[in-house]
Amino acid sequence: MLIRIDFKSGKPAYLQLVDQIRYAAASGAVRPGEPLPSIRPLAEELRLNRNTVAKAYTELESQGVIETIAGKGCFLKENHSPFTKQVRHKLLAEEIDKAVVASHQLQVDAETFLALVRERLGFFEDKKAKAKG
Amino acid sequence: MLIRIDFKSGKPAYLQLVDQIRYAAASGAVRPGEPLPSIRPLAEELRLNRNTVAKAYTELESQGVIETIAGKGCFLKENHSPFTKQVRHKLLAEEIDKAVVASHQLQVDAETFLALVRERLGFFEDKKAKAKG
DNA sequence: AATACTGTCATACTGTCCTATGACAGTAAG
DNA sequence: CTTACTGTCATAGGACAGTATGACAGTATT
Repeated sequence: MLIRIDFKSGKPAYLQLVDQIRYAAASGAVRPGEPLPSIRPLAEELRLNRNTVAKAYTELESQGVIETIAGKGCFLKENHSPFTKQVRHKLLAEEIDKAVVASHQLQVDAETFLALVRERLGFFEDKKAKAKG
Repeated sequence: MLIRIDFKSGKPAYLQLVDQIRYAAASGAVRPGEPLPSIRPLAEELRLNRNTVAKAYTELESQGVIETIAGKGCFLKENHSPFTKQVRHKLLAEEIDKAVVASHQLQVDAETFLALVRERLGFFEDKKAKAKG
């Protein structure tokens, strides 16, 4: 799992970490049950404070992405969203709407948009398959 | 154009405004060249400070969504993104990736995801068509 | 038990965000 | 020119976000 923090991006370091770990989980770079880098070494590697990394992990735990066991470490959780299918679809639709609104402003027509979505889906599927093999 | 500010959402009022106006633009509720509600009346209606609304408008102008003429008002801009097609696609891909990552955590498979995307695209197209007619 | 790891919490400092007030400037109509 | 509307800017205060330090607690190995 390769992580890069961009200090001049303006985006908080701990949120960059959260995003990148979610991304890693979605692309199979980390698999359920596997341990994540422990807080102190990761903080040192990224030149972050321990508590900045800890904050990212806390956030990930509250999102249900990881499980943390004091004294042992943090582990990627099995993917079990606590929501009903209906709620999950609603949450996802909101995320999709953001992209649709963006496509309007970026003058990308519906067909091209759909093609792009397929491409990105394929990209992630590919990564997952490679991580597995 | 119906706007609702949720004061307990935690999300800053001015950003809620930005999102909703972008949404309105994408769904055809406001059309290029049309004036937006002027700052003071809108602020009063939404129980916001004038400058909170002004900040939203400033943000929208910097995003290229609206054009503001001091003394006259704010108007929805014709949609001309300043970026090359390649850059626009890259920006959009980033937005799409967020949704793809979300779909992974929400346990929505690729096929269902695509169906949802089509549905949301259709929803916006529909609104645009109705606003036109 | 001692050591060396793990994560956790309380606290504090710093900077930025968000919002609000008041004064200002451009435009249009009477 | 006056009035009444537009948006703009400077400023300020309160809250919160982001990060940092030090002390603490659980787990595993020796």
